[in-house]
Amino acid sequence: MRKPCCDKNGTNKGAWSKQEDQKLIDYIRKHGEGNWRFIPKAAGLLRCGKSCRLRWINYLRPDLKRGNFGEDEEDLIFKLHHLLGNRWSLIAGRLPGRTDNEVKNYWNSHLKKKLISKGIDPNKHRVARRQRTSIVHAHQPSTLPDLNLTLGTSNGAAAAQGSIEADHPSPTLRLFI
DNA sequence: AAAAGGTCCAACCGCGGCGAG
DNA sequence: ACTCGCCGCGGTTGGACCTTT
Repeated sequence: MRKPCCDKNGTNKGAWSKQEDQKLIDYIRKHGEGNWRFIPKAAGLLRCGKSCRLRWINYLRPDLKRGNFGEDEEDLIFKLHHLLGNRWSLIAGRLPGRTDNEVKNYWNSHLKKKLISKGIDPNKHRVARRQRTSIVHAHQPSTLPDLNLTLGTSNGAAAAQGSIEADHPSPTLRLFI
């Protein structure tokens, strides 16, 4: 049995209050992100580090774009999911201001149903989880690689080809499906 | 008007990878 | 080479809100 990520005694759970949000925002504005395990204590929050990280990334970050997804975003999610499967963080990385959680929720509540209504199995291009890291680590947030997509969907068939190339010093990544 | 069912989204959970020691 | 702790990820859940009957 794995140890819990933090001491669950004396930590709050559930919805965040405005005061908690403000404490976290103030702390990160002053000191920046990083060391999530230490942040709750330093910011005076009775939360576990993971909870703080999630709250910041999914809700409090100033560059977040709230509201409905546009048609272009929806289209891009379709294409990227076809290429990458359930790699929500990678998909979200191509959508400025969107989080992996937001993309995942939108997929599960809207896009999945659209695919099913068109007779397309939304899971058939799923990529095994164990293949994840080789791709994630070639993808540095500040140096997003160019992504080229060619996608044939005229009859709903799974004809897709894509490539991701990173022309920075880290190893070049190419992904063909 | 109210109960039942459905939808959506914020938040939690547990796992796997990675780096430090 | 191995262990341990942290971080980030995808899957899942709980409950608030909305729609239908």
